[in-house]
Amino acid sequence: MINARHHDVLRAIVQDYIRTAEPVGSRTISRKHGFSLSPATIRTIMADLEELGYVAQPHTSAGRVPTDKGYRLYVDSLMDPTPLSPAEVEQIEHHVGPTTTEVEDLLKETGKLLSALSPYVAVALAPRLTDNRFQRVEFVALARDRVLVILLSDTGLVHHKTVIVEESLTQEDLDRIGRYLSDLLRGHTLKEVRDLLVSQMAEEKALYDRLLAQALRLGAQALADETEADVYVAGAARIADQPEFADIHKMKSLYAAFEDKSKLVMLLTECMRNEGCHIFIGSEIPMQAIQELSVVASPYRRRGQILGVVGVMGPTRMDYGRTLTLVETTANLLSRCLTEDAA
Amino acid sequence: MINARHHDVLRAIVQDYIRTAEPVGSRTISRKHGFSLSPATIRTIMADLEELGYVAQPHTSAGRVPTDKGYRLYVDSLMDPTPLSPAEVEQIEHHVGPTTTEVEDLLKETGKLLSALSPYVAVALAPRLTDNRFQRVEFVALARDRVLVILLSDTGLVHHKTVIVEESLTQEDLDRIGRYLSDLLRGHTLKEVRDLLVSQMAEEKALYDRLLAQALRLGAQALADETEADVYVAGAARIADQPEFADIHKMKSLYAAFEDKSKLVMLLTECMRNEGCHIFIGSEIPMQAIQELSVVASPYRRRGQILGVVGVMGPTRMDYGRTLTLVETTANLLSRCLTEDAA
DNA sequence: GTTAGCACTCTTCGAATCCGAGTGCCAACG
DNA sequence: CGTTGGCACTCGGATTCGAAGAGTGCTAAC
Repeated sequence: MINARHHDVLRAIVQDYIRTAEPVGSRTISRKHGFSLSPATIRTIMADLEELGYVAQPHTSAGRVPTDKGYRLYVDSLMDPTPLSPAEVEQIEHHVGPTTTEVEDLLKETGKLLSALSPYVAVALAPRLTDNRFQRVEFVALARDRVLVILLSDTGLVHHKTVIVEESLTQEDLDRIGRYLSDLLRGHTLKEVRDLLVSQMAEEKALYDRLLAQALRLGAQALADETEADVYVAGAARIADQPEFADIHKMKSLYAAFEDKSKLVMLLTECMRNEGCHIFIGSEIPMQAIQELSVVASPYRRRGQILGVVGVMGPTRMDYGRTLTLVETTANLLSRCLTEDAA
Repeated sequence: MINARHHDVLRAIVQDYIRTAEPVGSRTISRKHGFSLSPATIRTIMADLEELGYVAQPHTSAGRVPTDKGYRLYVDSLMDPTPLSPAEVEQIEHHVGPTTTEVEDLLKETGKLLSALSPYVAVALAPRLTDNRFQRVEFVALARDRVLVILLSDTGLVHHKTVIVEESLTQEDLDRIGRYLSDLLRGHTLKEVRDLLVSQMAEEKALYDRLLAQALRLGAQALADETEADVYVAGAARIADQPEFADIHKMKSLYAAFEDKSKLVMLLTECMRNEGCHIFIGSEIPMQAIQELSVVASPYRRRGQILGVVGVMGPTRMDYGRTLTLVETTANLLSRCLTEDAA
């Protein structure tokens, strides 16, 4: 049904279209891509590809444009990853270095880098506290009724939150509470910790140990908020360079989508499932607003544990070969950087 | 030279242009704005205004458009602030409430609100740590060579940073160092603290107290980074609704400007100088990329002390009367919310 | 000082037109 | 049978042209 020549033609169409953003005609294929076939023959092949849903015509008298299905086949079987130039690799190594010990800063830097090295929009999903294992909690008395809670995870993440207490506690009380809770909860994921605290509180309702009660209440409060994961978007303006988004309304809806962080979190969380680069093409994206885009994203790790995701978003007409290596290289370097840092 | 009638006509031009985004002709003024003058008379007045630089013509046979100078006069002398509807006030009070104790979250929420209640882009400048007075520092041992430093300001801001140390310190050492530094530095601004630490270190170069040396070094490291103030931008996509930015290239450069946080920080920092709303109109903005915009921004305070700024950015053709009250109301409510919270 | 009239300018919009790119189909060829 | 050249056809994009409309400045009269 579909043979090697179909593959060759589809590859040529995709690559040409990625380069020019113009529908590809039979003559272009025949001439510029080293086929020893006449345009007429190419046309019959293209008609096959169209019938199978790999390419489409914007209008009757135009060339062919790959469909999402066409890109998918291309990405899965037809393309070869483009290696990065040594200069680019060096640039990545230079920017994604141990410049800072804060993951957030490192991610922002990585985002800027990705959007600088590609003409697309970079995204980075920050580590989610609730996925990590609890290591320690510290309390600091701020004011009469106010306590600063500092949560530390075993991967080195730090999260702080101010909570309000009814009765004032001395710093000594707080230190004791901190030690107690740290010992009680160490090693559990923060999700487990939350449940644990709630169940304990229910159990020991008529708790006679005032301090213990306070401890549980404090811990529960500190974890009460959703701790929605953060997403950083960098180079969003770059999307305006893509000819397919020259229309104001499309641009606007894309920007609006980039600002909808919670949806982006959901999308990128999908990419944390397993190792390696994930590619979503157009309608494959489970997010209405950006189904004209493709996403290439790869998880990053610290000591083997997946923390978050970095990647780029661009038009489906994306240079997948190059972007893939770019994102993978960056994610790996980021992982190395974070792991070394923690060593 | 310029009399009350000139003012009336300019006011009419500005208000009509703000509403319609179309150049305003003499007949429109004469008819719709209750002037008992014929278009011909209006024309002579408009010619005067043009000569004085308050209005301009896009092309010979078009109506008049206000210049930045015209808007300036309008804002300073001609407009009357539009009161908000009770429903809007209620909406503000509902959103800018004591939902959270973290300033960052509150600012993000405020930003969303401002961009929802106006067709413009909201900005919020977060409190800058270095402007605040030092209250306390806490150290937490993380790993062998790693210490978490937590800085508290007297206004209740919290900032944490991980620093790397050469020799491992016990938590007891760290507690002692923390108490020592807290006592030494309390009440100074963080800028002073930074200088103080450096000079102390230089002074006691051959310090025989190992712990004291460590203390100074730790403190200096924690303050080493620039602690660039954060800016939150909300509703950037809204700018696409403005007809003056229907052009892709303009949109792109605006979006790029919104991403350039450091420039925005500089701009908004200008607005922290003194109380009350600040209005920058077009070319008055000391920032090349967004000189087609206007900025309306107002500082917010905690217990009287100015912490940061909230505001909106929109086309120079902005509804200044309404925006002014909106931003001021929001900023005041934010101040009240922060101050109550700290009480 | 104000106004009506008028000639003039300049943009906007739609219709008509042309051009070129590309297709599908068909008949012929090796 | 696969391949190819030829050909009629389609359709979008650019260009041109003209009419319409909005608004101005000027001048003469009130």
